[in-house]
Amino acid sequence: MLTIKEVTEITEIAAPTLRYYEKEGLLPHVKRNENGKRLYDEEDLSWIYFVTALRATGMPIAQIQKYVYLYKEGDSTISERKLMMLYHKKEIERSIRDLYFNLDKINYKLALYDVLESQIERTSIKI
Amino acid sequence: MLTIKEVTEITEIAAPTLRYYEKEGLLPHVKRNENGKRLYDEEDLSWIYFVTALRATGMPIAQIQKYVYLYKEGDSTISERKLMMLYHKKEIERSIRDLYFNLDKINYKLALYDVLESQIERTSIKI
DNA sequence: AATTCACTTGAAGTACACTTTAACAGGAGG
DNA sequence: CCTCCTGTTAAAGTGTACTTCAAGTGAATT
Repeated sequence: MLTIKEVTEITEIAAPTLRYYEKEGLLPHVKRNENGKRLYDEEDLSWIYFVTALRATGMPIAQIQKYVYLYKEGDSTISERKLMMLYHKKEIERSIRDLYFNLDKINYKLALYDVLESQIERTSIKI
Repeated sequence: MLTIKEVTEITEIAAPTLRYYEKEGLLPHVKRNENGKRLYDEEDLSWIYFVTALRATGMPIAQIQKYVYLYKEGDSTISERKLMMLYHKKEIERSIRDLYFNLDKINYKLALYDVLESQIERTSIKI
């Protein structure tokens, strides 16, 4: 069992953020010791990594909340949870497509700068 | 020359957002008519689309501000602006890599759900 | 002339996800 | 015993990017 400090060192997530996630119901079953201090096990670490992956891909806190709520409901919600993940997967794929689309525009801009610089170079030689 | 309303219809960007971008210095040379109302030309539209692409790829307002400031300085800042775009291109590529990395985790989760569902199916048949 | 409409401004408000603060508690080391 | 360290809580604060509001202007329609 790990203390919150050990978890911050392993996951590089700030302690207030871990407490915030727990308070918002994003981390089910985090235990406490006899003094009320948090103790994390391997399963808690898995949850932290999973929540981090969802956040990093833009899932809002409220949606993760809903997912964890369904998880706590048990096996009867498996298909709904799977649907949530399928939907989120499509969102991520859309984000990736959008990024590629806009990356094209940046590359176009960079190509223009190449042209501009070579023009300036030629002009300089003439002078 | 287009009014702000026409630009909102063409770009689907809200008028307050266009005013906000202009106030923050993200849109150089937006003209006004004799009554002080905004008039946008093709070049303004290009800027709007460019700013939108930068925002959509996560560039902060402050950095776009700096870019536009350099643009206004003239040709002497071309290499610095090009560097900004090169750096941003790398950021976008990193974002795309991160999204793929986390998409893998979501796909792994989905694979687990497939296993779970087929298990439940087999159990149901047995009952 | 009065209303309506599209615009203007500065300032305040909102949403989201943390982050910081204040006040306190319990155990360890000097 | 005192201080330090690590933890606890609720509440307030922060940063970013808008978004909404209040008050006003000027042109056009009824």
